[in-house]
Amino acid sequence: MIFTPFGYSFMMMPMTLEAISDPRPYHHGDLRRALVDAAARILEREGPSALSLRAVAREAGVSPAAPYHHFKDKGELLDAVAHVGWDALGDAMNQAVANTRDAHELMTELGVAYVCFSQRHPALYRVMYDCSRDKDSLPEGMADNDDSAYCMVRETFRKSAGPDVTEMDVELATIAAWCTAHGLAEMSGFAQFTPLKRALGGDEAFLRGVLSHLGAFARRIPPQA
Amino acid sequence: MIFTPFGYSFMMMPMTLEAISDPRPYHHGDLRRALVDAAARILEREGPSALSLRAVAREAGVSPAAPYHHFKDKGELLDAVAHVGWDALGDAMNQAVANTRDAHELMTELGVAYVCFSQRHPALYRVMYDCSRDKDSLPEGMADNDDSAYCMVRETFRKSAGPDVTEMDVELATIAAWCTAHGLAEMSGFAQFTPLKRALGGDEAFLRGVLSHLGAFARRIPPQA
DNA sequence: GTCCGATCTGGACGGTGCTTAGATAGCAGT
DNA sequence: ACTGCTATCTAAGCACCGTCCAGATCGGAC
Repeated sequence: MIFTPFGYSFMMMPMTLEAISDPRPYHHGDLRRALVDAAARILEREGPSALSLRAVAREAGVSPAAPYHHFKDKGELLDAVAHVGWDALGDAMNQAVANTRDAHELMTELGVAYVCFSQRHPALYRVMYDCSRDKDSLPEGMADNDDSAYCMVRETFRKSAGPDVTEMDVELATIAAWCTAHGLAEMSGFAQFTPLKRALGGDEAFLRGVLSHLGAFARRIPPQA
Repeated sequence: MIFTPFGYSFMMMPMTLEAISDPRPYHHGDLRRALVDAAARILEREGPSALSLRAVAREAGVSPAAPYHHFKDKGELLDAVAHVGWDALGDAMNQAVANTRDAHELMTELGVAYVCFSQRHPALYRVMYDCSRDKDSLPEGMADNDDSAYCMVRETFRKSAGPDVTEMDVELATIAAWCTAHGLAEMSGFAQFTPLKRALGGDEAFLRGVLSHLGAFARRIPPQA
């Protein structure tokens, strides 16, 4: 009998977020990238609970076993998806910094960009943290890489701080701000949390207020007027 | 042939956390309660990823289908586990308030109790939020029940505030503090997040510093000296 | 043109949440 | 004490999941 090789569709779907990966075309074209894109698409369409490896393969038009030639297991695929997310978040935060003149506003704008990103891509945001939850490694954006999102916040903070601010002050203030932004991001995922919804609705005054005030945690940095 | 009814063990295991439920003994004794306890035990022993309905049934010594006579589905069992968790958290926070004299310290102590609870029961803490994540309902502790943990914080905050603090000030400060505590709780789950580990290690000075300062978010409340 | 290794498929294994049919145990009424 | 009735529980099975494996196919090197 004839082995019909491709009952699966090979359509390349449009990407919703930039996917980075070595473009190594082969039988499929670039299945690795196609899988990450498919995962991101499912994530945004149906949420994290629908993100099964088989569903991703289905979405990409390949057999359920195909992903295993590009990723060790499901976790590694999620890592790749998370990588895309952290890149996109980094871009958003960089843009926020680029548009800001006042040094004291930098931290605030970074936080606003962070929380807004989490609200634009809630499912992706969850994956970015969850995929590292059961491993001993940190999420990519929290590493001590010097180009991680966390370090970006810390360095921005350090630059905008007064001359007599200690290393410890900067570190602690960064942690406080990061955790607060993360908390706001997570909590704003609960649609029924009306007090927060009300506070975040309309402009970003509340968000700016909290974050700007947190910037003053390292005491020597005066809070914004 | 003979139907051998019970190849399962009926041992009652010791409880790790208080479980509340109507004691309605029947064939098993009180299977509903036994299931919640079994779930809590698995959670603490193997973490959230090991918490399958079948594993819970196994742990409780009953067949995989037995839980469905006490819970509509897995989500409802998780709700019951989360309920236990929120109760325990509420107790911890109440105790923190009881031990505190100074009105200005109340908020801080509540936050410390909150974060410490999340560190003592990290898996349970995750379930407390995750089991409401894909529903339109809020986690129990965040409801507007007047006896939820969130409302407890808000009311404590209101009482310790000056006379000219607006309703909005209280609400916003509560949100900020709650989200920060949650962020710290989640982030401290990453063992490799060394800056936070260092900050939280030893005493609770950092925790107190952040939370106390956040209390000043509503401007009219002076931060602690 | 032949071979090799990278890629992909079909099929299988054990696990999961959940449903259904049927067996068992306690309780109420007579 | 006998007869239901109902709550409780089991066994078996469904579709789905993550993962592995033997084998078919393809692209490129020789």
